[in-house]
Amino acid sequence: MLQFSEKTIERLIIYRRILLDILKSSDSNIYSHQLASNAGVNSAQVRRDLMGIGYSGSSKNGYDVAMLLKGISEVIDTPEGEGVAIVGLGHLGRAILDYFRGRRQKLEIRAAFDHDPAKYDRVFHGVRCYHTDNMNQVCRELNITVGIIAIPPDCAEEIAYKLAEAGVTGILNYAPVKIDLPQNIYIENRDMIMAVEKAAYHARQSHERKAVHECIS
Amino acid sequence: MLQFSEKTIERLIIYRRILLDILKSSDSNIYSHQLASNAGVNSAQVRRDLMGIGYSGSSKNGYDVAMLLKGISEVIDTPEGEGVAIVGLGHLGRAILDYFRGRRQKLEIRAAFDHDPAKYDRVFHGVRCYHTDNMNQVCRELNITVGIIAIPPDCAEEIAYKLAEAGVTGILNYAPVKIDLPQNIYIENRDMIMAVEKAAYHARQSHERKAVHECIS
DNA sequence: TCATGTGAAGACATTCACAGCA
DNA sequence: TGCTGTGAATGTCTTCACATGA
Repeated sequence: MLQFSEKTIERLIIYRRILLDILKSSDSNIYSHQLASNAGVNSAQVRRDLMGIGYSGSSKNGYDVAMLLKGISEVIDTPEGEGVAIVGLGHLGRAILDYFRGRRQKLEIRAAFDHDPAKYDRVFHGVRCYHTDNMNQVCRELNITVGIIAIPPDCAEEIAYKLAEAGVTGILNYAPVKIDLPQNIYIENRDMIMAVEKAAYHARQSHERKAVHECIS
Repeated sequence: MLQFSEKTIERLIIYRRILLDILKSSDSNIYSHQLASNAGVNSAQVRRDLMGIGYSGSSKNGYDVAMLLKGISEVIDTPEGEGVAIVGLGHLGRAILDYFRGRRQKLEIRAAFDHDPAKYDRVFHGVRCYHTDNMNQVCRELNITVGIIAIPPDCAEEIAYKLAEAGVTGILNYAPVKIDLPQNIYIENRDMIMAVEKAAYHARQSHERKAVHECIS
């Protein structure tokens, strides 16, 4: 099993999206520098990333878009597809459901969980919502390996443990609280408040840069 | 103006959150290794990050929590505070509004924008929603420098340009589409679908690792 | 003795620059 | 000529390890 770095995986995902667009619209071949400028990276970076997936282009025509897509998908996707569950059908959970609808074939939201009686045992956007207590059983039955935590911070950690017990090995945590899990389980904390704080820091930097420029000129 | 790397800023934000918790609950001093284990990093990393903000601890008592908070906040915050706007009051926009309520003093959501007549000219969670066409005027009046894009991908880019025109210099884009802006404006693309794809990749890796282990043992 | 501050080493990631090929 | 694939150089981030000080 080949190992790709975090950054490389992110870029492969970006490349794939670009290639899917290109496949629909226009050419069947692409050069590293075209892909690079679409993705906002250096062309050597692209070539190095693609080297890793073991598909070679030609110096005449660059890369074959369809073959490249196939190569990237072999790295990123599982042939059988993977099941995803959303925990929490508040605004955030439903937003993710909305964004996701029909966008990826190999990745399917198969269940939602909530403990609100107004939510569970109902179907939202074609996805059935179950009571949180049934997580273990449902996740195993539907073969769910990816969990998205979209609940308030107070019980996020507990839910993460439950997901892990239910066989989930990749978790996305949107609650503004850091969660640690055994190293064999991947968790990405996507703290929305931190993101705003970071953007605010950079916004300020830009303003100060602008002020300095105006001072000089 | 000191420059901090992206990663350092992220960690400073994490440290601050941890320190705020500690300030409330217990001790008034903290050692680098304590802060490190809370943040999930190496203690040398913590000391190096704190070196940068120009506040020194003592080898006897480590760092003074309150002073450290002050030091970090001087780097991250603007004294006057910054204004934030959310574009799009669908599920995602409201989720962010919910998560944010009263969490940060120096960062205030001052406006929302939407073009749905059911949304604009109303108040949500204490935040007034305006028509998207008034963005320029409203942002300038309320001194908004940070924008959050929480709309479907099709018009995300257009909105980003409008925000930039309205004087916003830090943007968070939650739509699953990459947006490029002039380099003086900071934009972070927080693509929710890519995040799931990444988690799915890692979930699969964990499963395969587990399978290998079981095979060996 | 134990923690800080930091030079130096190490690990990783990106980019340059060019050989080789069509 | 203009591309790919890649060694080597550069740049960035993290960690080690130790002098210094209370």
